[in-house]
Amino acid sequence: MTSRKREREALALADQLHSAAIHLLRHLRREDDASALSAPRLSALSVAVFGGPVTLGQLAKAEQVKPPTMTRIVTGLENDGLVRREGDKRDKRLTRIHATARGQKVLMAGRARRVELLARAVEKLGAKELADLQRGGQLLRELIDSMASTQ
Amino acid sequence: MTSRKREREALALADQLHSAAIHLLRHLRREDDASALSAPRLSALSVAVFGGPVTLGQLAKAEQVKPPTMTRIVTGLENDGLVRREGDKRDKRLTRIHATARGQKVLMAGRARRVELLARAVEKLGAKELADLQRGGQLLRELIDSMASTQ
DNA sequence: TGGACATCGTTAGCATAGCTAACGATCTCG
DNA sequence: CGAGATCGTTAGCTATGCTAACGATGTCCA
Repeated sequence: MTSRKREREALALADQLHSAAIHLLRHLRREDDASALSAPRLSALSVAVFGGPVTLGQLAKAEQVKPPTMTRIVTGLENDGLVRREGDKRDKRLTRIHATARGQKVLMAGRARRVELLARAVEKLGAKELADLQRGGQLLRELIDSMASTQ
Repeated sequence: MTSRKREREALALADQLHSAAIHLLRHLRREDDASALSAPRLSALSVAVFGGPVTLGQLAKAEQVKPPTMTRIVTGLENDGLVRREGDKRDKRLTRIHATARGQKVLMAGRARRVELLARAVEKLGAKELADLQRGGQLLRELIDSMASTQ
């Protein structure tokens, strides 16, 4: 019955979310000029810090990126002293990525700085709006996960 | 009183939205391998189509990008026959960007293809969830706009 | 009116991030 | 032991972002 309308709504919403994501990241990129920690590096470092020692392939998969791309991201992080490469004892093909102490510190600081502008905007919201946005964020996360598993 | 908690919540939410935006865009990028219309081009083309003839500088500002970057994006679109550069009669420093008929067609097709995966995931949501997500999207848009004006 | 300053878009040059193709090293399994 | 699979890297391409510098054009004031 209203499936056409439903389809239109879904497309419009998808479009809006897409556009919002683009503009959000463009804004936040500016915010860490000083930090020298780009979005992909921040995201990968986050996995290394919270996900424990992890292989490069796992990291690439987690970040939805091909191995050569992750090789370079990890090399960048390594040159900055934020992670360490270590060979696996058992399987010598594997490279395990460890976060250094400095990596952990920088992650926290960088994350905060990067999202600071957004966080300040969020703080201005009313309680109801905050709750609504939290709900939306949760739904968005689930949506993205469902896309990932479909793929 | 609960300002500390409030601050923590805002930071966590900002972080979640940041992460969601990164992963969403990484997913959608895959979806238009065939289209050869990247996110920045799609977004700029959209402004040209819906915003009428627009100068390069306006386009750069709208897309939160520096003029040299927009010069190249427009050059790419022009080489694909999607937009046309035209000099302004009055002020010869200005370059007006016009979308071509082909540009309009490709925009619609590209947008749909790019967000198709997301739209299909959205279609599976229940009515309540859809409404919540729409509300979240609206709030997110307002948040981003408020960040833009602050900057 | 003429010259100083401002504005616009481009070019040049650099860094990052994404990809595919190809390779060497290593592991696994028949 | 040898064939094939898996892992990470290298090489090389494209696109996007930036700053610095420049030429062309407008504007404004002395």
